[in-house]
Amino acid sequence: MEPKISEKAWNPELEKNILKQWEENKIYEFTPEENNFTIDTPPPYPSGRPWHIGAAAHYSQIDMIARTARMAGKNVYFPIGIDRNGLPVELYTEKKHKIRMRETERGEFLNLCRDALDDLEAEMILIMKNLGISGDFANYYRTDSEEYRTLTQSTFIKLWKKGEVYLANRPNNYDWVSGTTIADAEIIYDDLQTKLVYMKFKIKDTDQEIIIASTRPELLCACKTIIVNPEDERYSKYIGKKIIVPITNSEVELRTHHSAKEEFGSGAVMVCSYGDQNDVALFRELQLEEIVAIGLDGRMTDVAGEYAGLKPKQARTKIIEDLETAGFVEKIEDIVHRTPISERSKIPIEIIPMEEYYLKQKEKIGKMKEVGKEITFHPTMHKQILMNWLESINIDWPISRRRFYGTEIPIWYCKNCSEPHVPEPGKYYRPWNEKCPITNCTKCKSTEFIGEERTFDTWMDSSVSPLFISKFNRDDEFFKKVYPVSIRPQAKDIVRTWLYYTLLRCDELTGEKPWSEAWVMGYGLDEKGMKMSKSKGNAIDPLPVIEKLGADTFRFWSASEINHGYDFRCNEQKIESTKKFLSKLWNVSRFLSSFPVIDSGIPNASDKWILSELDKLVKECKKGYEEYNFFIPAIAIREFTWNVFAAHYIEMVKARAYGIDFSDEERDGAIFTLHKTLATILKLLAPITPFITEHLWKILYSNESIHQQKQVSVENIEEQTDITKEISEFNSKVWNEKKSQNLSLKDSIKIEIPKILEPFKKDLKSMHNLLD
RNA sequence: GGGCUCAUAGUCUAGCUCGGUUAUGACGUCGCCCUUACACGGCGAAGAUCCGGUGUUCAAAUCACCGUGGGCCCA
Repeated sequence: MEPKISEKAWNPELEKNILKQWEENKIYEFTPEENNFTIDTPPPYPSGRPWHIGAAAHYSQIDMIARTARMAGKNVYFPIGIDRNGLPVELYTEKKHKIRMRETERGEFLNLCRDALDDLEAEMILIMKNLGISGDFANYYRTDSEEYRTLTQSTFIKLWKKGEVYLANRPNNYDWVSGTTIADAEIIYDDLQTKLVYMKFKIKDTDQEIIIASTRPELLCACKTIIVNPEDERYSKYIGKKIIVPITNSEVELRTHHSAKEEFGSGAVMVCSYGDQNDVALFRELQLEEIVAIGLDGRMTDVAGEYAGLKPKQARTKIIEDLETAGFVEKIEDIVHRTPISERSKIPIEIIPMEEYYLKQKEKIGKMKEVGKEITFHPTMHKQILMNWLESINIDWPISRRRFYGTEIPIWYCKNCSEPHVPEPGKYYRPWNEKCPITNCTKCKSTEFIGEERTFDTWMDSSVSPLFISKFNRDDEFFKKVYPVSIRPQAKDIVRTWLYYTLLRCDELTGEKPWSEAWVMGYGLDEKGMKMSKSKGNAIDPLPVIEKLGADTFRFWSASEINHGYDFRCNEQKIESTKKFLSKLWNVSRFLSSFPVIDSGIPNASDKWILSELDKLVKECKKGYEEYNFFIPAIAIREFTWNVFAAHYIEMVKARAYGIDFSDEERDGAIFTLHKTLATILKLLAPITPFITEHLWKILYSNESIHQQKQVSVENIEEQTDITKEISEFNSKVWNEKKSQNLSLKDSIKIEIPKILEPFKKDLKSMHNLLD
């Protein structure tokens, strides 16, 4: 019989057509029932080109979760979203159009951001579709849509009314030239010439003094403590002593802290609010009371005494003179100092405390630990990231950002008495651009309001994704059926943010945990194990790889190379070599396609043996799929298909399947077993490589999609592992013997068959052309 | 700088919980081979002081301690 498959290798071009069929037949459509399996898909962020190849691997695996669940008979809801709020697109837009956010009209800037996002998003959607992601693309959502932002704002309003939000001071990076706070990502560093002043500080009630070197003597008025390294023996006798700060004459304590470096300056460091980021950390850690020495106008405040009103640089010059006059200076060194600079105005930034909104979280940590305990993590070890984070949270969550492209904080302030007014939930508000929805201030009856200009931290948006996809506040019936959702897949680097904030917010809003399972994946690194980045030039663009090799090759690589939960290396050559397995599968199928599919047959010893091995494979795959660990089935299927089924079994039964020197009954036993085995392999592999399995399945077995089949179940056949070993050893022995005698594989040879293989004698004889 | 986490041939990986064979298997490399499913194939070979050190033990890849390196997050 002619094989139904004629091509000699799997052609990835076929994927396009299969994709079209899936789309036309809508085989992944979802309507809510009682027993739903909902995936809280991470909405990827379009931050630039190319998309990270690790992310493509990540989404491939999330799709495997969906397909596994579908074949397990679950009603799968697999939403697709795009995260579009936040800083990266603002920076991307500024660079692309060579403009500055704050010098551009806000509405116009937002439009430019939106266009940039649309472009980047289109490419990501294309990649996701081409990867065979079986999600709901027709209804994909955006976190910057009116609907989504309405949800973010409504949930904020709810929390505001419950008293969960408060205002507090927080140190910000401040660019006083452009008059704005700036994000860490907008800070560049430059080596600037500056003076390192060695100052004499008196130790209280003694005549001794210690030397402290600083580049910021003008901040003496904001000095709250002196630190030295705990190992530094020079100062051990002064620990806990009071030190008199020159000029201001205030008293501070000398303490130890590991961040003080013995070799820098004198080894003793003055800690001021705020000279640098380390000061910020120390003020928080040591719970020091901050002093605001520099104002929003970039000038010294009243606490600076006679230096008030001067710019820090002027104040520095003056205070150095005064210190010298008063004899407080030991020496002055000219040094080059790595200074944080605003990317936009190129001046050194100042760190200034400013009022920001905070969402309470400290008092919820205990509750979050309880919720965390109830959630099953895949793999288990990554629960530790959450638990460790919960242990180390020591401040509430600052949720406001002085940025443009984000969900607006829905507050209007009374122009007269500054009373904040929060509108009713259920609508999307843009306070910077809209009139206050109320007409009179509830406190002073004034009619004029100022809209809040700030936006939310993006995690305020993303942390309600389970609520958005389950139509919280929008469709109660749908919500009831879908929430809590089933599983949250995500990467391990955002456990502390996305995963944690989702737990916090969903618990606050619904009193229920958002999902029962969390699936945490590792991080994609380059082939040397280094982080990929555009600047290092080691980033791999996934799109050409997928276009060249096909989605299934990429997906099988992802499954077989990435041990679940661990970081993984991306290597193009290795991805390419994965394609060989698909070719093997293709050719096994091509061979089988020359035999009719028959419903039953009487298996002989060889058939029973391979069926027992097959059952063992099913068992192992089931174990992997239950944990959504695709590494296990991928490796097991490849091993079985290539090294057991194709290498030994097919060779053993080839002649029997052709019916040469065998009875019809013996022949049918082989054909039946061959097809049963292949059909099982295809189903087991379907979640991992959906295209090739679909193609082969339809040619060989059914008009109905393989993705609408139920996964095969374990039959609990007794294992014959020892037989497998004997067979492969015997076959090796024959092949080696023929090789050493310079015989062709089809030549006859006389070799004794071991006793244990007696039941397989006829098949082995025909396979090797053995003489009696 | 701090916390967490990982470490087995060039690469991925089994074994480690509960110490005891010659340390699994695959990719890649090299050699030979067209054998009617497949040269994107078959057969075979080489390749690992199990990151380093110290300890416990008759015995350590496996247990303990101290380092080193990578990654992630925070600063």
